[in-house]
Amino acid sequence: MLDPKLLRDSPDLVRAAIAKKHLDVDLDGVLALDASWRAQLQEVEQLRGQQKAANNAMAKLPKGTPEFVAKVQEMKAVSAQVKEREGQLKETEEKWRQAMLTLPNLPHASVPEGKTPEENQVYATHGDINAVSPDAKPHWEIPGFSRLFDFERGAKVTGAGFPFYVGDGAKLVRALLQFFLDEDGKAGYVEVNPPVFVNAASATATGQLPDKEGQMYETVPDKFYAVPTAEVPLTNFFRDEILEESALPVYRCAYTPCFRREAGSYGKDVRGLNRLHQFDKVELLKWVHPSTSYEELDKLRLDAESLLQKLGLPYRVLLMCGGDLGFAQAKKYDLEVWSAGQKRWLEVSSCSNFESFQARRAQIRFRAKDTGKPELVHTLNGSGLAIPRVLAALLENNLQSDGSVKVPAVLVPYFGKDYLTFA
RNA sequence: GGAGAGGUGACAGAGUGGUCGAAUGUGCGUGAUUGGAAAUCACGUGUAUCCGCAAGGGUACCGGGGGUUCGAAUCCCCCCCUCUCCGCCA
Repeated sequence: MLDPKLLRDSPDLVRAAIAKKHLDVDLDGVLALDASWRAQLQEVEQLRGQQKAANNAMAKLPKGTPEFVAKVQEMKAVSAQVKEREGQLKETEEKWRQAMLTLPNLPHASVPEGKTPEENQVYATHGDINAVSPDAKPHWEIPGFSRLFDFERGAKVTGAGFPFYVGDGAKLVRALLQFFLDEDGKAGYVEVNPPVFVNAASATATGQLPDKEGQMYETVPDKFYAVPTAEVPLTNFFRDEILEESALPVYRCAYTPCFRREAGSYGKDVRGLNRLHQFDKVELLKWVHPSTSYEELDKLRLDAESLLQKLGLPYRVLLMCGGDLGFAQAKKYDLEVWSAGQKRWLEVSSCSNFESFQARRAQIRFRAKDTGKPELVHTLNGSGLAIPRVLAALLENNLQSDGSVKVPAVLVPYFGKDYLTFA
């Protein structure tokens, strides 16, 4: 959510932001609602003031005196009026709130112009994509793949997109998770093991609701949502809290399985490990002082990048253009790993600065030392990293001529041997 | 799941229809006292929102929502959470 004051004082800034993100939002409608909400609020407050003054006077009168009775009669009318106007105000306020939720976050000045994913800027490329085997094949075509990554039985037991990981497959997942968590820990992120179901208030605070309601799995009869990313429970950890300024920045990381319905995304790009309904991911999260958030974004991205570097995987960094930025983000980098068999880039991390956008919805603040007043923190998050696509790249890029897969040196202590075999 | 108790400011804890945004204590801040400290004393110490250039003023908030009433922290209804006991169980 945006600062309502910003909207009032500089509607043109918001208008420009909407244009840069290529969104279609009725800004004038929001402004009109804002004006009428404020007018109604003043009216109601004036009436309530009247009521309050009368109450104070009546408290001093002996009950049952003619004066008292007259006053009661008089205030009945005001009371009825308050009730009516209050009802209207509430209605307007709800409309206003809903309208405010349709306003996107402002993109940072450094975000490039552009509408489509093709216009994202290639910010950096690491590693040589030609150095990996030209004979590599898509991971699902590797002989024996389905023994370690059993989609068929997963589909039987649950549904499409819920594979079993078996033997060396399961072991490699565990090795990656533990490696990521250990590395993130060394980088200063405190490990958290959060709930994997959240309530509606949490999903709203991070922006999954109302926009992406159909993308989450819901439970019955308790209305919980299976987390689509650890970002949701993690960000909400400090919801409605005021932190000490000296506590900032806070770095946290968490592994959770992630659940996504991916409604409407069937078609290409969904083969093998590319897109699943349940997958494992380690998420990095930061709560920082507003003055440092862009510096922190760069550090966050580098933390995620270093994981790919240590695994020896070629990757590139994209700086997202305005049109591909996302509703809540002010600036975002995507990390894409090279998948030698599919000959394409796969997104494995998305590092974003939300500035105060999430913090305002979630009411996460800190007490500023100089003024003693609460201010909104800035929140950032990024994957560090999503497992299945890293796995896909590893299987494809490190495939040996004998059909085994060479395990990166950093993973050997976790995996226990140098090669993964499909036998 | 059943029975009971309870949710008040940073914390503890009063308050059972009106003068209560809320006693008191602790904590915290500023000052006095001291060579310095402790102790003591004085004053101050919530959040949000609206109006206003500002000074300042208004309104709301006692777990959440609804209701009764001229008036609700206080009464009624629903929900959430915590604690104790019982049951069940990894």
